[in-house]
Amino acid sequence: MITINKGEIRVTKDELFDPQAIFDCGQVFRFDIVDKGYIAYSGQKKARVVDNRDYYSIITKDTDYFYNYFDLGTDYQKIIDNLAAKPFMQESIAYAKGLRILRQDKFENIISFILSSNNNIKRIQGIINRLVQGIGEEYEDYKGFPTPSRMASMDVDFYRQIGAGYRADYVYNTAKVISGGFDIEGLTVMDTQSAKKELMKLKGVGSKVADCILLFGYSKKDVFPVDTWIKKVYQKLCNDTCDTAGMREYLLDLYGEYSGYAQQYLFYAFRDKKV
DNA sequence: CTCCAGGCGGATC
DNA sequence: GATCCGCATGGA
Repeated sequence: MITINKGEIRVTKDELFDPQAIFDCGQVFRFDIVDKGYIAYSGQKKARVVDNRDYYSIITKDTDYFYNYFDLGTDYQKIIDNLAAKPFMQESIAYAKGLRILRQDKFENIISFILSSNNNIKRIQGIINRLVQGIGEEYEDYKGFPTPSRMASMDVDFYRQIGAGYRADYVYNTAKVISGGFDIEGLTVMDTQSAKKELMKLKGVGSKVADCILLFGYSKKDVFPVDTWIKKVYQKLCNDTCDTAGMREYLLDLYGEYSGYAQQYLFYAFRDKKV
């Protein structure tokens, strides 16, 4: 059962909701692991997830925002039932059960996944942490993700200094374009392929990064981000390899309307070598 | 030392 | 259109 009170969302433990899977699966880079739970940061907002005996508490001023953020309106049992008979799903879901696809802040998600390319999760988290600590807006006891205009106001050297490497130019340029009027909210109403085409106009956003942004920032499920781990999935499945676009089309067709969820179950399980 | 990590942009054909 | 290559950085 999921209930919203003032300042708290309660999720009973018979629900498909596992903070460990949600935060550890690689979809999000900005959270803290604390005693008895996690702290989630999204855009300018914050929530604390506390593990109680019979239920989880999501403690926040912004209950409506985080109800949506944690995708609490979606029936994950239905998704699991739909995917259960498909390749690698038994093992992957067994490992990733309770995983939910977050509905993340769009700008933060775009910058985060530009930084993710040809990079590893630990380093990505470090870069984002230095970005936020460096120029994020300060609140009572935390900092928010920097706004597009704030990011655009920095020198590109700042992004090199926080460790972005050759991606420094990409995030700088993207921040300038978005703060200059590129309407990332407007993409919400577009179909997936049109939105993808628009996102790929941003420097540093290629096909894979666009798919991640569409999945985690725009809640599009008819995508299949193909990264180094999903290539292993394909290889194991087909005992073969092909170009990235070919893999994506094949896997999209195979996993169907819930491809986005399937991809994340697979990514998490394969990355942690549970399949 | 080399290889790898939630790949991409640009050059070349 | 497809292929190839260089790329910052740090850990294994």
